[in-house]
Amino acid sequence: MLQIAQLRDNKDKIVEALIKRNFKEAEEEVNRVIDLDKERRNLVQDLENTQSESNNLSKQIGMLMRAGNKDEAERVKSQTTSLKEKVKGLSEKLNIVEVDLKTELYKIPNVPNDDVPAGTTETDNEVVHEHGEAPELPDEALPHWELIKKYDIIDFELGVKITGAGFPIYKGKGARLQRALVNFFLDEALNAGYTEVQPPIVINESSGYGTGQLPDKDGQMYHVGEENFFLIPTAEVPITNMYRDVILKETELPVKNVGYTPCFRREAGSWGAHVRGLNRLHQFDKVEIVQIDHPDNSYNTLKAMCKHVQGLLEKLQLKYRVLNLCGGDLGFTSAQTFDMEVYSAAQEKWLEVSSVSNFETYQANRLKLRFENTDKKKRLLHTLNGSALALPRIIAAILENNQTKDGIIIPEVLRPYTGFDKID
RNA sequence: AGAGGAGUGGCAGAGUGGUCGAAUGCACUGGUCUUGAAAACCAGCGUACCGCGAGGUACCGGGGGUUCGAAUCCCUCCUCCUCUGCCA
Repeated sequence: MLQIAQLRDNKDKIVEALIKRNFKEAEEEVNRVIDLDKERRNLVQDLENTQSESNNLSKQIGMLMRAGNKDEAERVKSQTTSLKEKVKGLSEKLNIVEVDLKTELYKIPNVPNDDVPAGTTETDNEVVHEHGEAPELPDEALPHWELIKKYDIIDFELGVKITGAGFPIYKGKGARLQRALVNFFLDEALNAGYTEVQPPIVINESSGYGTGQLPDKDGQMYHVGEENFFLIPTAEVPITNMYRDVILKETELPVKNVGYTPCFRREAGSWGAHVRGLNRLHQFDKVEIVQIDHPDNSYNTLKAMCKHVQGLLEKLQLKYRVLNLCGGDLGFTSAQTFDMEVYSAAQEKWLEVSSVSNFETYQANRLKLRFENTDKKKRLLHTLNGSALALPRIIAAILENNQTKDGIIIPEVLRPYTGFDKID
């Protein structure tokens, strides 16, 4: 959620930046917010003046009662009725305006950073870095959805029986490979100074609003009707919400947390041939890194988080590239996002395995996440997060890129974690 | 899940219809005293919103209600504690 004061002060600049991310109604939407805010402030003034008047009369009544002057008290009482009605009317109006204002404000996405390239679709994303060589595959190289059957390590059909499409069952070395990767990713994050947390994987409504999944993405989350909970689409939600309504000391920055959780996404409407096998699932595992940092330092942090993710890919010896997402491809709440894509030799395409973003104050404003500097001034913090990493596509890439006639070779760094060096 | 009790400022804890944004203690900040520290003493010490400002308004777990007036009364939800039941 953008700050209204910002919208008031830098309207033109913000509108211009929003257009870069293809938000066509930027100007009218911003104007609507500014108008509603003005209306709101007028109502607040009016209401508070009336309340003040009414409070004064009530105090008088109290004093008259104590003095035993009942008749005079009754007389003053009669004056309050009209004020009471006025207060009621004004606060009802104010309520409506405040709800409208919030609704409109929720419709405005975050303002992209200056370095975000213009563009409308993923083809406009800017490749900022590329690393590694594509592997040479044997002649009968298979895509991962064939390999998992061949070696019986991930079973989609069985998952259908238990739950439905997109909920695979990992078996034997498949399960162990996944567990090994999770542990490897967590250990790498610990070495980089992150604190490990295990958050709940169901969240309440307030948390959904806090990080911006609600109200615009509620169709993408699984809903637990009985309790009005949601299954998390990413660990970002519970981990960032730990800091909802929190005021940190400047000396506590940066806050660095890492968590491994399953993630659940309904992916309504995005099923199809291009998302075969492990490329898109309803439930998948992910290790997520989350940082909260000083506004002056958050872009250094963003860079460092990207470097961390790149380091993981390099250790796994996967060919990858880094994209600076263009305005049109940027997530709703993000100010700048770098995507890491791994090259899948068998599918001959790039698979997104990580998305590292700086949300600046957009989430912090909803979360009321602030810090207090030495002169006791409170300011909103910047929040950042990134996958480090999402498991299924990494597994897909490892299976495909490391396949040989004699089986799938496990990357060296993983062998202490898997306890085996080959899937055959 | 059932029965009972409780939720007040950073913490502890008073307050059961008006002068309560809220006693008191601790903690914290500044000052006096001291070579320095401690102690003692004095002063300050919540958040948000509106306003150029003076100032105003709201907030005593959340929401709603009664009343001229609510921390205080009523309804509802949440959380915690005790007992009973159930269960990884």
